[in-house]
Amino acid sequence: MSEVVPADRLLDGLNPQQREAVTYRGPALLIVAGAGSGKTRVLTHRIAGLIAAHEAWPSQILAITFTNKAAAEMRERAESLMGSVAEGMWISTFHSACVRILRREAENFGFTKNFTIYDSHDSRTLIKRIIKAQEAEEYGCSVSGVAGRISKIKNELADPDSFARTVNESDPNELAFLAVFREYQRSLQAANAFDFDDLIGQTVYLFRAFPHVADVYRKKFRHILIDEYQDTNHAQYALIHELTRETEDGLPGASLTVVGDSDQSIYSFRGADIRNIAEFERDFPGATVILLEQNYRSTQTILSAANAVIANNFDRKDKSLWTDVGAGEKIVGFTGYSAHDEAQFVVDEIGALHAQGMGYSQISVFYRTNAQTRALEEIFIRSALPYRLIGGTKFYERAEIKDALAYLISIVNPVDALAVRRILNTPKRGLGPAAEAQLQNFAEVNGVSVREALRSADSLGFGPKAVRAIADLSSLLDEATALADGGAVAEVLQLLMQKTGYLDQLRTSKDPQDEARAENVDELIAVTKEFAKNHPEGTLTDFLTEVSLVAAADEIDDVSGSVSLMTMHTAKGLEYDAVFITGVEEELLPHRMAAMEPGGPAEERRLFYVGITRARQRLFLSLAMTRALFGQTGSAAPSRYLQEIPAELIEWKEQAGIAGGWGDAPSRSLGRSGGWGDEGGWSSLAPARPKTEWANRVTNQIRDNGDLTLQVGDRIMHVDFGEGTVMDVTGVDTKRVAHVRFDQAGPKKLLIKIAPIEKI
DNA sequence: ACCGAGAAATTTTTT
DNA sequence: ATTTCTCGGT
Repeated sequence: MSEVVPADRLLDGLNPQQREAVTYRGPALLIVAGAGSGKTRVLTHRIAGLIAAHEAWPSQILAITFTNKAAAEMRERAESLMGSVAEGMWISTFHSACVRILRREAENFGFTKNFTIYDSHDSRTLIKRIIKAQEAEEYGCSVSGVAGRISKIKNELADPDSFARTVNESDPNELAFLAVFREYQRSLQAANAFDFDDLIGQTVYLFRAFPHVADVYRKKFRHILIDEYQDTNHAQYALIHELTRETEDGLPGASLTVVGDSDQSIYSFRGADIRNIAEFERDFPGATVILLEQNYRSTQTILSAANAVIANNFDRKDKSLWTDVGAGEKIVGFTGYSAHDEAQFVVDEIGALHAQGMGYSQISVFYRTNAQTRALEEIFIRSALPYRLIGGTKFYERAEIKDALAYLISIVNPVDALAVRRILNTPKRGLGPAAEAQLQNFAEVNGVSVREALRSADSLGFGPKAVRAIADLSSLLDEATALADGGAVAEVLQLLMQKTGYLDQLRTSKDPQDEARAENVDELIAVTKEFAKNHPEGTLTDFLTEVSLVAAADEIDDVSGSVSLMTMHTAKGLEYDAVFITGVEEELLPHRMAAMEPGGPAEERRLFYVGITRARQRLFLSLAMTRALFGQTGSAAPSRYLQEIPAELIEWKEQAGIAGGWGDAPSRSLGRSGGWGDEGGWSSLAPARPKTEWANRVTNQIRDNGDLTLQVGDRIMHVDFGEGTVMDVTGVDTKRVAHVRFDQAGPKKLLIKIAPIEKI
């Protein structure tokens, strides 16, 4: 750990605006921080300055970041500035901070401290059941529609009662929705559970309903700092207001510092309100605004492209990033025939960058939708490039992990009906829908939890087999509960996974996927052990909280030596030496769903802007002429945003490394004034070349060349690349990689086991 | 109660 | 294209 920085050196290396942002003192400060302008540095130095000057104790600091990773990073940086005193500070996401408060205060309003956190998946499961039970499909209630609507309502801090007052009573669809919403909220309360939106909303409710509780936190947090303020929604905004209010006994409100950039507001779909930042000065009288416009991240070329793009959003405050590091290299553009073609370009360029000495972990590939990962992954795997998917189908969303977690939840929060019902027949123990309904009914009639109902199995008229199964489950849960009292998270999970036979069932299953599922459960057990090591005092509830709140970006691990693949949303707040933005096409960026919404195209443009400004040295923009959607291949047109980048900043390579290609046709360059335009699309380009010549014919057969041995000098034939000579073989076992120089397509690296190759 | 086959729906972005 | 849902047979 580096040395503690003395207080009088905290301003070293900061520019005048940054210094002002670090040293300004007042009730409210808005730092308008352009991309890459060193805002994290400013925030940590500001905190360190407060503490060094004894203006605040660490425990009086509340810093809110967008992801847990950002929180961890900020904590680390703060510790390097001021040492271990940083430990007492609250640095976390909105959600984590609210959970911490709610666990302490839950008893005040009908919850217990072991409440469950329902993620969006859990919410949907619950909503689906309610819709079915109330037969609300007839009234236009779809699961996704209801879920989205409830989330929106909660983000506006309404509850079923206040919402009911706005409902048109003569509209049966509205009433059906209201009934579902009411039942959903009732179920959450009965299950001692909060959904993601409740974590914020109920904290606000708690503060408003119990001022003396709010005062505890108002007195505790004297300095509140919020990052990514442009992406706060109304509930978060209200929470900030509650926390910075004057206390009952007249202590003035805490000082508030917010950092944000309206050009990077990309979460309006989940209620983020750009007005929060636009109207900050009006909301917090006496506020000061400081602008950070000098960029320390990117080359001038990248910044010029970013500025040119974002300038097309008309209702923004004019702001222009600049740097003094020089122009750097041109942006590279590429148009592939298919998504696989595009992926091959990405892989080839990454290979070249790596050969020049750039580490894989300094390279990232962005896309608009998670569905785009398929083609990228296929080509990455074939090329044996180390990569990591960030986000997407997350570990904690896998069914087997949810099953295992449901067991743990049933231990700490036995009234959580969703969890108990999930484990009731997992693994299969002969308790199907009928048994479930009977237990549910018994629980409701007698006013007990489903967990309690399990204890009365023999009085419910089940057959002897079912009674036996229920009694076994019930006593196992009791045994695990007793063990959990000691806090042994890993032991509890292991006990449950073994005694239920869940792991054994997965291991002996004939479904080949179950092997991977068993490994995932083992991985979860490893996670619990790791957790116990890091948190010796950690309870089962602490563990469950942690896994409920992991964000996609939290998975990034800089030392892994892998290329990171992620959506542009996930990329917010990150930076890489080289960035690839893929799928820069109409219908995808802007996405077709956003193109029609008011403000949609502008938000998509901000998203593109966020993507561009993640790049330090090199930026690559790519697209494909055809792309599969729903398994159907359709044609795609270049994104309107591409044409907003001055043509001289981009060097286009339509088709890389294919023999007989357009290498000799630079006039077809797809710049702003290039080969497409008003008459539009690809019609003039696509027929120019027969499809068969493109390197996109990816076979979907799973190859297994496991026993194929190659030696330097061998000649091979590849399905896409034709003939080539093996130049080198590296790696061992299933990870053997052939370095091949293809006669036509140039040098490639191939994973021998699965590459579509044959020795000739 | 369980399992398989066929049908239907799905993909915007996320704490 | 893949995953989830539904239905009918065992």
